[in-house]
Amino acid sequence: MPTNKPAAQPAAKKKPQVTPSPERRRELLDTAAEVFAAQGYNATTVRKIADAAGMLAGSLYYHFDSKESMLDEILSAFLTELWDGYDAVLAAGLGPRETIEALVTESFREIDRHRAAVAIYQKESRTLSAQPRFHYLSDSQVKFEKAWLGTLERGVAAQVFRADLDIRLTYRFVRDTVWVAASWYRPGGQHSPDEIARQYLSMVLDGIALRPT
Amino acid sequence: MPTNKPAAQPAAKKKPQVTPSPERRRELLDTAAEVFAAQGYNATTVRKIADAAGMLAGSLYYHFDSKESMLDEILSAFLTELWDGYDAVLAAGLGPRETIEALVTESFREIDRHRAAVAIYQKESRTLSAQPRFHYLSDSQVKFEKAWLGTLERGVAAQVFRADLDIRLTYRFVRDTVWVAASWYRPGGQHSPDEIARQYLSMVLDGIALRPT
DNA sequence: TCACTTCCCTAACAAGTGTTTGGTAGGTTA
DNA sequence: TAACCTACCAAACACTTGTTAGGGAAGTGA
Repeated sequence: MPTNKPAAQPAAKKKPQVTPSPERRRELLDTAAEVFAAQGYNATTVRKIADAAGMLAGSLYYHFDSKESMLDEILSAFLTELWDGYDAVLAAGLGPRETIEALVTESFREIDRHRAAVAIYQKESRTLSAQPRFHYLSDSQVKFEKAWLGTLERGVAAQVFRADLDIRLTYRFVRDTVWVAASWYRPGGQHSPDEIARQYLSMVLDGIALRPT
Repeated sequence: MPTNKPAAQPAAKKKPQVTPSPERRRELLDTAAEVFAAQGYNATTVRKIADAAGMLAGSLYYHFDSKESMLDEILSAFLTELWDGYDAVLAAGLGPRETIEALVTESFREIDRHRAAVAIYQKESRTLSAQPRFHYLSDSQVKFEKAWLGTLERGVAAQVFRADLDIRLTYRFVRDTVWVAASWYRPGGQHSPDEIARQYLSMVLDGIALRPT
């Protein structure tokens, strides 16, 4: 991080006297997210983002106060929407199997809508969550694990899921199978998010081996 | 890439008149791989690598001629070993199901031995393979897909695997479930690579849902 | 017309980047 | 002893990085 930060004047937090339009911000964040996802956060220079947006590097700072802020907004906006969906599912009082099905389906829908943000999250969250500013990533991950692991345990107790598997391994298995899809998924492909979810669930729940009838 | 490269003198490729020991190179590559895996290639400075190795940045250039060369050696060494294992499996003439089982088991063993290299590969291969120098990553990926997809198709034809699934989706499913494990796997954990492979195979082949007997 | 706001540009900055060059301590060989 | 080699250090280099300061063009409202 170059340039010396201005020592944080006491009662004068840096509040620029300008008011960028939220719509333009969203536009810029979307292109920034694409570049971040494609090249990786660290390999992405603000000049590349500016290029993709058709402007010069310095101009970005009219809308955002740092490159890190852009990343922050991208990730937190995504997580907020994600949890809106998840919380709705978890509050619906479904059985374990139905909850898993709903969570997986919801996840693929989020991948469809926030492909770039998901890809960034996957690549960078582990290193970012060490930073205090991105601690909410850890919080989210804990909540995430609680929701999925809890559902799996409920399922084992209800004899809906197999009891002979390491539950933690199962959790990671299900979680990863879903979210890595963001690395190859392209919206507008031949499968809709719901169709992908259906097939994934079929594989995860019943396996890919042919059952002797 | 800073500094102007010396214009590539015609008959004088840069061949230093020194002979670093291969053992020391391996040591340094191992620590470099750890740092790359932990921080990401781009976020890793040569000074960080040197720190981890207990020396100064410039000293690395006695052993390697660039940061990129280190990455190159790490990845190509890993892929060479990986394909040694895979080729042996593929040449064994096993049935489709047994081939998949052997490939998955072999993969987890590779993850156990080359955890850092696998993590780097996962994070960076997509962007790297665009560079001519790392084209072998694409080649490997093509060969990889051919081996796995071919085995799955054989299995469907032999009525060992389900025919009602999109085979391409299945391929990505199996591939991803295996390799993302590198992101959380730590050697010396409570499960051996073979045990993890066993449970993973059980999930992938038979599913996590409890079957009514 | 003037004042004001929004949005971008120009031009620079200081720190950090990968890399090179020349030197040197310590060991081995003759 | 001298010559040589290995493995590192010290110090710089050219360039890139995120960021800032000042300015200006175009539009809006009075």
